[in-house]
Amino acid sequence: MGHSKTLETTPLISYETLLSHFKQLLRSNNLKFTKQREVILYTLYNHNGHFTPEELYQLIKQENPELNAGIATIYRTLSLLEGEGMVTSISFGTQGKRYELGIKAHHDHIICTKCGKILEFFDESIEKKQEQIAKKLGFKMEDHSLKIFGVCPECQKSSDK
Amino acid sequence: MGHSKTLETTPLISYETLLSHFKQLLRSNNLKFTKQREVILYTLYNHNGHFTPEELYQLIKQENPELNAGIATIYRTLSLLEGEGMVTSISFGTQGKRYELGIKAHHDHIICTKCGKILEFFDESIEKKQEQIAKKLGFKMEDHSLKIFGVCPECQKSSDK
DNA sequence: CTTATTGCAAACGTTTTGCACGTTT
DNA sequence: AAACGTGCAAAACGTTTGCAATAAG
Repeated sequence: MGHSKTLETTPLISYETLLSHFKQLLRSNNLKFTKQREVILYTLYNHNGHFTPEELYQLIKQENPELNAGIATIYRTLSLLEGEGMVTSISFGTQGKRYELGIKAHHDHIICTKCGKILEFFDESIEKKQEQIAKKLGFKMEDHSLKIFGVCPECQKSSDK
Repeated sequence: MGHSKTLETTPLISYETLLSHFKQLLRSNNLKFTKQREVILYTLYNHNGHFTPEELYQLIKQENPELNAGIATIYRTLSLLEGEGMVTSISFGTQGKRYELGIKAHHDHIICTKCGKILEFFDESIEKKQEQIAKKLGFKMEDHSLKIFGVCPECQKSSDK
């Protein structure tokens, strides 16, 4: 039976746990633990939301001016994190991808076409259905992405006047 | 109760009907009916599939060498058609959007992450669920997009060896 | 001391734009 | 004739890459 529920601020594992998981990952791939990588992870942990690399870059520049992290590093680290499954991305038309920490439970997105707000939800029955469909078509399912577009309550109100 | 079915080559309305619909749209917006616009519509009608602007550009160049249609026009026309709801787009990470004629019944996509193949499917119960979710969150739903990613049967085979 | 990572700037591929010219109405 | 559309080339955008200098193991 499918219940669908809304996820507001999704509870996370502790930062320590997350960090040591990251370190472990790096170690087992002969990669190095750098200040930049830590700050990127930390920033994603600390700010709930879906960020473009550029936004993340600005945020980090603002909060860690002394670090002087380049945007190339943001891109490289996001790819790394995504490749390791620690971060997930969601892509809108031409304007690039947005990233969020992937340690939450899997969920889908509903996006306001007026203000860009993103809410998250999860629906068991949709998840199940998707797996059935993939199987029926002979696909080995790896991932999926469901986005609903519409106008959020606030924007509906503000367009009344 | 939701049946989910696969759509192979989806039946279309006649080209005449489509064309006159397009002309009407243009007229009512004080836009002009040009050879380029017709050829773009016609090419989308005639070839089933999901095209990047570049692919469409090449295809048109090949089939209508005398027209000398520029890629800027392809972009402009695809935006126009999408804005009017005659064409829909589907976007993958960084590699841009793919467009298809939007006169088919609504459907979703399953995409092979190895070869890029796109299949279409439709599932009633998922559609319904989405509407319920939007309503519950107070959104006025406008659109949605569901993509399943996985490895298609052919690619599963070829990676066996 | 070795190897990976960084910032920078240049390169890249895709999409958009300004403009003079051409076409549709 | 007026207004819109076109091709072209340049610009803009997001993203990736080569490289010499730097930091981690």
